[in-house]
Amino acid sequence: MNQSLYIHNSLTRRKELFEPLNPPHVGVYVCGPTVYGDAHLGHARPAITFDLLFRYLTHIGYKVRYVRNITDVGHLENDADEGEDKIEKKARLEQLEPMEVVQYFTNRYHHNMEQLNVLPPSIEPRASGHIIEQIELIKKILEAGYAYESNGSVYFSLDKYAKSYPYGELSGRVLDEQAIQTRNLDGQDEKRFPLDFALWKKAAPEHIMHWPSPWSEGFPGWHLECTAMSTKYLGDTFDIHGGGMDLLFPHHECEIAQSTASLGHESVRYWMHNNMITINGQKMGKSLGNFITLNEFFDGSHQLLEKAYTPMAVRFFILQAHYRSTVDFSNEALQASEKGLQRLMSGIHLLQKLQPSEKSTVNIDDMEQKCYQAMNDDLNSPMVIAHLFDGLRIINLVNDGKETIAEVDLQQLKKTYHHFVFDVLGLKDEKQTNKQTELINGLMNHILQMRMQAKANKDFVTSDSIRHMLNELGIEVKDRKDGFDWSIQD
RNA sequence: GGUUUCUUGGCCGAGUGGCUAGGCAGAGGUCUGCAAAACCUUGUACGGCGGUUCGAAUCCGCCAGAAACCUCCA
Repeated sequence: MNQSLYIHNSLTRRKELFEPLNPPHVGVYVCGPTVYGDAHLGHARPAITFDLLFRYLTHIGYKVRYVRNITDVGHLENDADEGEDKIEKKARLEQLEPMEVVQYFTNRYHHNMEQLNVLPPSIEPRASGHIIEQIELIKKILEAGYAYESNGSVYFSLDKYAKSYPYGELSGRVLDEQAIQTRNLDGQDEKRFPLDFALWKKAAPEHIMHWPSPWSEGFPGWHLECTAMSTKYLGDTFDIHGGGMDLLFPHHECEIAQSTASLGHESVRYWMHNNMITINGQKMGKSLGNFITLNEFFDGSHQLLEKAYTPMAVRFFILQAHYRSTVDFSNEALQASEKGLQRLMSGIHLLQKLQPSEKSTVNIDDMEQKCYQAMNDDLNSPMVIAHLFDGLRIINLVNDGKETIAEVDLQQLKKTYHHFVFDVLGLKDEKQTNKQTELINGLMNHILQMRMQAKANKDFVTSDSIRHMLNELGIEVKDRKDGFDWSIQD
């Protein structure tokens, strides 16, 4: 709070002090999913990364407008300008309306996000709902002279653009001089220059999704939607644009070109990119066929999974790595996260029961500070988690009576855990408390009190038979020095 | 081939020019009628070879290996 947030800007490749354009307002745009299939573990990464950003910015007092789009048109299968639209293909295969496909997978995506405790964005625009804005944007680029019409389609003129503005800064790519000067020998091609990308495509007769435009009945290019929608909702210049690293090129490079060509300046002040999730060292991706959907994680149905993993275990697993590192999936790593999370949560339960003393023998003053420092250092969630585990030791030592904590420190400790575990990291306690569980808790309390009584009377036959009976029901009983714990076995 | 990046202890995974990351597993201990759990303690690692430096795992160079992007993919 009293320090400044630094974030890594992909454009400059260094950490920069984050200074919003119009404080306390912050505008964030993140590339969302193309909804033609279930979300997999890879989709969880940007969702959680930018959820962390959203939560943290909000926590430190900014008013954040978080825009995350749904791509429901224009994302073609092949290179930027060829092949079938992904949504259409799915619709054709399933004999559904394209919008049925979109709605179905959007609903499922939302459900997965809710399970992962990913907050909904402030605005979730769809590409198909912004055709007019995209057409207007194309007009502007045409007026500026950086696009041309060809047989009903409109292409971005990259060679011309590259002569006026630097191109390739984000991805570190340089347009090859020779490639620019070489005429494309293929006369059939509508493009003047091979790297030109489509802004508008004339629809083939069998194409289902198409809209009228000044150039043809057709549909917008994929890169266009993000430029049109981000500037519509966040302004011609806005603070943060995020997405997966695989979108750096060409998608985000094209976005920069589009907004610069139409406005004369770049729109985005800070670019942030999350790294990939790998499986056996290789990117988890649809084209590689090695992805595991979130639903499969949650029910354990994928053959690579040894068991089901809860949404919070998946979230914690992702947060235990820094967002710009690759993270390799394995059952071992996930189970380690699962156990660590359980320990963290039981520590937090314990924290609520701690009794304050006259004075503290523990120093927790700097723990809160360290957590903020870690977050301020480019959202270093693994470091925050490490500090939270350090704090667990304090909690346990106080609980064991080996250390004491004063009321004021106890309150601060509780506040710190609440802020970072629940508000910022967005973890939640998966043991739900509803009427049913309250009832069970009450019953268990009575039963185990009776068992305690039996134990106190050295009536171990009774106490063991109660424990045995509960075990039969799948309830594990753990004796403690001054009481008991119990848990329902999975 | 080009662009970008990575290589840390049994596994995962932070970080830094000199001071213990953390988690999981393992080991020892405490507690305990038994059991289980829990808790406490414990690890001195940084791909190889050079260089800069009083000092580098951290900076530079070379080598080896890996990945992502260069076609759609978060």
